[in-house]
Amino acid sequence: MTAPDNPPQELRLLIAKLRSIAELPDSAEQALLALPFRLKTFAENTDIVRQGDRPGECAVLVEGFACRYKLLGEGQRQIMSFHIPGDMPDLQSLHLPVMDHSLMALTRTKLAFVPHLALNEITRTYPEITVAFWRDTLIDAAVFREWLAGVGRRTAHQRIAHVICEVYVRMRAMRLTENGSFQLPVTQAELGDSLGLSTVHVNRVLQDLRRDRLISSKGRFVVIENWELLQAAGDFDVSYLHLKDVKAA
Amino acid sequence: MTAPDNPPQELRLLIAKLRSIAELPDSAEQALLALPFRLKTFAENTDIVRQGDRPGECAVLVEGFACRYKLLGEGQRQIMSFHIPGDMPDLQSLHLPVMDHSLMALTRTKLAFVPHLALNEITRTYPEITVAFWRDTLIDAAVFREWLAGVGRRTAHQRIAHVICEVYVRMRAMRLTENGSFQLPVTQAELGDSLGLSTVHVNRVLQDLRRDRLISSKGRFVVIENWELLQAAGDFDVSYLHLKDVKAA
DNA sequence: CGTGTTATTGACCAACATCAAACTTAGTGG
DNA sequence: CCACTAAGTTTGATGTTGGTCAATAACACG
Repeated sequence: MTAPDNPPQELRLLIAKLRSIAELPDSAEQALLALPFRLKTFAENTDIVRQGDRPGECAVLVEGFACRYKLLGEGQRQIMSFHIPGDMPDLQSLHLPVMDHSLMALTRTKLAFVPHLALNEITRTYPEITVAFWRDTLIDAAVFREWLAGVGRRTAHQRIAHVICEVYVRMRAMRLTENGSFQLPVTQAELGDSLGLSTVHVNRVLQDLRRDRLISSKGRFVVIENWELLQAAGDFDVSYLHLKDVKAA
Repeated sequence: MTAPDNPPQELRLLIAKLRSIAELPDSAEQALLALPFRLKTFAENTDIVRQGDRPGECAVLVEGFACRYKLLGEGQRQIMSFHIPGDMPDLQSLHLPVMDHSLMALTRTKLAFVPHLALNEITRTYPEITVAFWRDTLIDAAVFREWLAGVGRRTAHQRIAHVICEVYVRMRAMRLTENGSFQLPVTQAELGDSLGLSTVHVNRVLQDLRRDRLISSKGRFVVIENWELLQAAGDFDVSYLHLKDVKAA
């Protein structure tokens, strides 16, 4: 457990994230920085929390990429969300004790674990923080809704374009993009599992998107070549992300 | 705006609902019953709140069925959830001011609208109520996740069996079932829009389920003929509903 | 009883899945 | 620095679930 005398950089990320979705007075910021946490690193492709677990702390993603997923009856997998630095991917465990899905590292990943106790305490003292956290979980739900709409009603091309737009916008809000290019360390199999598609089909659609100059990609880097067209192709409308300042960057 | 001197039956439903998912001390119950609200009735197939709206109150469903849905680019519709009496289908508007989807009455519907002001006030005073509300929105998200998994990875048969199981269990928790039979006032087109299927296919799958004696249905009534098999057919596991007492009824 | 909505049926079709193999790339250890 | 390996990507051939279109039958309601 850290006694944060010198500035804990790790939690500044959390503050940046919360600031991107809610108002936070300075007093709340101080309280957040004083939160106890312990850092932990996970290798690529390892579970951080598992379906059925009853975690006693919430994770703040500090470095790397993660995803939440469910395993279904026939050994199939559905990825429910991708997570980037600043996210608290299992914040819901604060009031939903039993995990109904798993959280996994997509790359080597660093996380700061904050005890539920401390989080409950801070929400009791700072209503603004409660609202910010609550709002974060509500946006989570909004993203699930959007994905549901995509998987339910959009074509493979739309879904893939859409998810690229989403990750791009979220990364940009955290200043993790460089004029149109960003890391997307997700295999085509993982993309498929997130969109309800087969690897083969994901591959073919990605080729189309590259051929049509909507994106280009070298390895895990994606470059948005034509933002307008990509948004149109993905039927993408940012508003479901409920960002405070969409224009940022 | 009602001055609730005599017992407002309408809000007792809300209490029953919250009790099914969280602990509520008696003091909190009193406070909930004192909440101001105004009753409103909606005809079948009319919007209650629309995408883009900024509602100033949250609705408690008192009578009837409702659903949340999104309209997508090409005029397609994705239904995101079904709602039964006791639900607060737009509770998220308390902290997500702009609606990213619409709420619609599936049948003639009665709703109690509680001002955000009063809700914010009550959550400031009663932390247990905050937790109960928050938890309700978290369960909402859990249901979206489950639907996402279904639409992404389950077959048409599984999806349809699954959604029947879900509505059944939720209605049972609210004592709205009679040994295995309950109302499901949803057209096959609506079922399709909730599961990412065409009307025609929904129809054929329903016939299979009836032929195999998993369910039977007369009009808007569904009877569970074989609960074990239906659950198996739908790959259904209640835990994602996070009910306090699953065995109830 | 008529009229509009909902359910059902049949014929045909397309998007996407599956299977299997080959090719690339990124790491790893010698 | 290079061979070796495993993971990931790409390609081709073929199959199937579930979509579309269009017509008919059942209802529900005034």
